[in-house]
Amino acid sequence: MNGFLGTYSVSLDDKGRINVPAKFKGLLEQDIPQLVMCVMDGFLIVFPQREWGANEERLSHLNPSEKEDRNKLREFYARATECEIKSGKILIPAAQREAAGLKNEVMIVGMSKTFELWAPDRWEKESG
Amino acid sequence: MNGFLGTYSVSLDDKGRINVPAKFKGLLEQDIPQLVMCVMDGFLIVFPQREWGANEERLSHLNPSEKEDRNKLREFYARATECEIKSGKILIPAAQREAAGLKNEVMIVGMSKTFELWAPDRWEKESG
DNA sequence: AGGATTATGTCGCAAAGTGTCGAAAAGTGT
DNA sequence: ACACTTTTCGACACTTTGCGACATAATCCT
Repeated sequence: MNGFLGTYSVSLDDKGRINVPAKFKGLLEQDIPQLVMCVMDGFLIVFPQREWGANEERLSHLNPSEKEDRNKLREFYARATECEIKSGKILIPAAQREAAGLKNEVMIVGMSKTFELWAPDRWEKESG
Repeated sequence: MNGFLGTYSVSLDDKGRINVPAKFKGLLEQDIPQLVMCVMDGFLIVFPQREWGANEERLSHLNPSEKEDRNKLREFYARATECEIKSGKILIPAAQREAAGLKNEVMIVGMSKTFELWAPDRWEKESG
């Protein structure tokens, strides 16, 4: 497997869940069902448990008494949420849906080790 | 074998698959059946597994927490898709067919380590 | 506790992906 | 040119996946 690749359009069900594309399932289920979902600049990043660990490692070099670094840390931790894959679906909490402007349709965008969730209109703008 | 050479015209079947030219099969089947197909500027580029690895290597120095770099990474990962040769055929997912404007006929263009897929009219313009 | 809101599981249909086979077409050797 | 082999192609049946809908379960609030 080559990590999370590709762009998928999936629908949010009436309860705010998405179906994980089959190609991602393989990657996730070998792993642990836990995920960390993190609000970025208008979209969401999803870290499989393992990658979140690696990310924390990276963040651990930042110095919490430096204002710059502190902001960066806050960016990650403050708006992150733990999720799980259940019955092949991920529930996106209301706050995160809100933050990313997700309505009925969600673009799932592979980024190798992680993947992102975008509202279609924002994705459109981003990807040209 | 000397890598992927030559230009072939093949047809898309009713489900969007192409038959891999016999001359390419040797090269691919010795190898691993996995491929990565990536949308470029109006056409598709197909990386055998091994070559994709080399490409990732090239991307690995980018820092996913830098916005600039992140965009660059996204350009590759988001537009890529994992495929396989199955029964001598490659399924080109609907999104990729769309992106490359593929209809009934596809030009397969050898590029040594990789090969490309073009809609005939676009290829005409490019090579003409 | 009761009712509302949020979360989770399951099922069936429609759409997308896959395997196979035989006929047509292209390529090969004599 | 002819027979023979290989490759390509279309068709069909089958399998898997995505998605909406509904039912059930958990949680929160007053």
